[in-house]
Amino acid sequence: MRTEDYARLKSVRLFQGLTPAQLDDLTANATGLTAPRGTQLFAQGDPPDHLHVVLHGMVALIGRGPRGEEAVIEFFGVEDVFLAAAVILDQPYLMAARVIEDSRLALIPAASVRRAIERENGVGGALAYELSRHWRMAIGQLKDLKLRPALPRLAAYLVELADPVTGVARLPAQRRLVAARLAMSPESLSRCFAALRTHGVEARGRNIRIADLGSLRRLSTLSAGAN
Amino acid sequence: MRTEDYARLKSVRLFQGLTPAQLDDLTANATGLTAPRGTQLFAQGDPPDHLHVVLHGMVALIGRGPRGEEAVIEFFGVEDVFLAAAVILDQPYLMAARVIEDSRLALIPAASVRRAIERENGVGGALAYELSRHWRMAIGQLKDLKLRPALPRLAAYLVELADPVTGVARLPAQRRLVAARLAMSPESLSRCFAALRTHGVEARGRNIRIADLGSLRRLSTLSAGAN
DNA sequence: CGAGTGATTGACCCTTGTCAACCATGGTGG
DNA sequence: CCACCATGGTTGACAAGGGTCAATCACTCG
Repeated sequence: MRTEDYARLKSVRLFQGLTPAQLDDLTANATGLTAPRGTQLFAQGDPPDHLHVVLHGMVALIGRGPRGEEAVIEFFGVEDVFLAAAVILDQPYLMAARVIEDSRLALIPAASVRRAIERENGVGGALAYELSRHWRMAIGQLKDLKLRPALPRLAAYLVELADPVTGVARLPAQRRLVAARLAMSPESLSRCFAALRTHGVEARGRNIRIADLGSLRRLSTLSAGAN
Repeated sequence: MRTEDYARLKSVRLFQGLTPAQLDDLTANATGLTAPRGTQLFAQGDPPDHLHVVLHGMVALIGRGPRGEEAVIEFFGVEDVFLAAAVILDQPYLMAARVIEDSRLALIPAASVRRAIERENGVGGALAYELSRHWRMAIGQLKDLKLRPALPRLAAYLVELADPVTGVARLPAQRRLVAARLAMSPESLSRCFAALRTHGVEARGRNIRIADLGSLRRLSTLSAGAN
């Protein structure tokens, strides 16, 4: 790990509440990893050796179906910690992690994490906070999948992503992967974007400009058949 | 709270690692609640006043869409703790809780939980474990939704539910709600059960008997169009 | 025995996926 | 400098999984 890596680590939310000594203890055996786009950090089913922290770049968590089909569960970017659950429980990863932009990561040995939970007061609580946020992330997505058809789902996603004042958003990955994250085919995503054009959504590549966030929000509450 | 309530609480997994003193501290201000089927414990958007523990009965967590449509996220039964995340973060519930069988619950004041995380060593860690399990629950469901069509989804659900040796399962709720949990219409669920009959799944009401778990597992890995 | 609740079945249609062809963009090398 | 190709995105035609609506059936409870 380099010194700038430590600087990044310090501003990770999970570590905010910890004392410098605790943070040092936790990261003493951490290693830095520079991974080019396309790297698979681990596969679904692997035992969790490390807790991963994104210092720079972007990672996609990908669930794999019984015959290899891929579903993007979520993207994680700078200062995100991912798959703490597998590390804490010491159980196989439920999904794979793929680097989708050249990235730099910190790998904290699983044993350090588990030891810290037991010995260091405060680490457990901090993890509980982080996991709470992640749980709510997953619940939000479950509700989206169960309650919203494709177009409202994209609309809601864009509203979340967009800067609330400028209405500018940037997709966290190429469209193919965003489509997988939203549980639709790339073709459907394309058609949804086309439909949004008439509602003031200008999309060029990964850059989106939303003219009227309110109208998009309204679209996101639409049910099927109510065009 | 009655004495038998305390007995139940002691065997809740979340509390296993705690010392008797810690458990007492946490549950000192807990109240017992007997709730008949149909009770709404709280609504989506409510601020979380209590951490809920199911002592007896069954509760469904229900996400509500913008126009009132309901999606069952999960069922929670005896000795389950639910929606710790909202309590920990002190943020509005993302879903409502409805009692679907006459139940008895323990309500632990949110303040007690948050205080215990900060003051009592071990509570944070215990919650981190519990939340890790819940996170994985949600991820499993996300993968199911994104990767499996309706029939394989039901098959996988039954495999999970069933006793691995006898092949007997019991649905945690009436079919209408199970359908919502599986993100399909009651009609579709019915048709899926009909399709499973030819594969040795005998379903009468909420009671299921699976002749060949292996063949069901195979069905659960099926993709669309491969009947 | 009716009334009410929940499950099933059938007919139909809509959303979305699939397959295929086409288009745009950018980097490479002749 | 431009033809060439690779990659990623778009568009169209079509099919199918699953939803909706409505009628029917089964069961329980007064």
